[in-house]
Amino acid sequence: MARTKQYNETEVVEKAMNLFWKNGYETTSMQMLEKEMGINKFSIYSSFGNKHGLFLESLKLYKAKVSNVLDKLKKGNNGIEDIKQFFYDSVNSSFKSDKNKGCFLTNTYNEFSEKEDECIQKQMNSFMDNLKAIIIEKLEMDTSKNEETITKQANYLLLAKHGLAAASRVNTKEEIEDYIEMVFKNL
Amino acid sequence: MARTKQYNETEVVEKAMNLFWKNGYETTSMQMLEKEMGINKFSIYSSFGNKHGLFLESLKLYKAKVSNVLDKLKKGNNGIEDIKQFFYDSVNSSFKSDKNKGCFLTNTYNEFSEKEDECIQKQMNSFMDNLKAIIIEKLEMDTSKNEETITKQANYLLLAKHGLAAASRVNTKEEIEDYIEMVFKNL
DNA sequence: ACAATAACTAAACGAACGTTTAGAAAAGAT
DNA sequence: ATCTTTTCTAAACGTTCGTTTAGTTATTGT
Repeated sequence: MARTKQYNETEVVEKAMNLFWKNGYETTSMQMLEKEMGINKFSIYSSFGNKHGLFLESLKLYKAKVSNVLDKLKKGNNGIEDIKQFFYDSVNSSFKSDKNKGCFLTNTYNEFSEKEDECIQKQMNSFMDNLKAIIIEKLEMDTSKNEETITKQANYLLLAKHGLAAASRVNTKEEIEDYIEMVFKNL
Repeated sequence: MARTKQYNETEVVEKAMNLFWKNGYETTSMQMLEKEMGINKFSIYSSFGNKHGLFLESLKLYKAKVSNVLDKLKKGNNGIEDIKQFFYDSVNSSFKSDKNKGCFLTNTYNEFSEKEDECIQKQMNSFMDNLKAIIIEKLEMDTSKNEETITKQANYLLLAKHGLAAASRVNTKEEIEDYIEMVFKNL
């Protein structure tokens, strides 16, 4: 037939994801993406349609990457202790890479909170709702708690997780671990 | 001499501040500022130099506006209870305006955390350092606490405040008040 | 070997960005 | 009333943005 692609799509999406993760959507330009992904603008457009499509693909990849730590939480049988471990796992997977970039999903949530982007809002909400459901599930393992307490604690933990992700961009690992310990002290 | 200005500089800065507050620095264009401030680009440039100068002026105005709630915290004599009230005051002054825009300083802190802008970094750090010092001062009112506990609790409260500001952009007032109650439950 | 087809390169597109500038309008001083 | 000085209007500046397109290169099936 014809010539074959000289790049692996999943590989270049990963590079794009890291750039979006570090800089956000608006600040990341096609020029930067070209350089980072190592392929031409034409190739980006033919593979992903446009910048927005590439961003959605990056989000999808990120979700896939964090799904294992989320699965671990889902499978746990130790209630609150599982949630605490999930907090630690989230932070550690963020710190694995060279620079503090926080959580890609939370960064996106913040950047797009005032914009009207249905695709991205939907991706965000589905993830958050899923996380909330899992957290409630874990909290319900302690059968002594009533429904109101569980709702309150779930909301608290979701906000704490959100704040943790936002703060992990600018704070040290020690400060963040102290924070996690304090968060769960109150439960 | 000559013609007089047809606008009040403080008034137009306030309008600019609200726009920056809502949209962030990059997303707010000169065209939007023109419209919102009700004056021409020429007037903006002659009064504030450039977009960056106008942003700094907006930050300064915001700091002045929150200084009274910060002063209230500084003057308090009830230790942790003052800090808790400060959290409530911060949230309520954010919710006074029509839409959840969070804390302008925290939004800026997040947007500029990966950029290299000495002026803005300096403004941010001075504010954060000041807040941390005040919080430590309040915590020290409980003389039974040792230094290590105070440091840990201060870091915890700073992150909690940061997270609160970030979350207040997307969460309801009820969720946020539940969050504050939980943060201070065991301190 | 050759034709067909897809992937690549690089230049250009219009639009929007922050910023500047030339000229018209207006108000105080003489 | 006129001159001077400053504000204001509006058009244009050079860049950069995301996106497209014409033309070249390479690879596969026959």
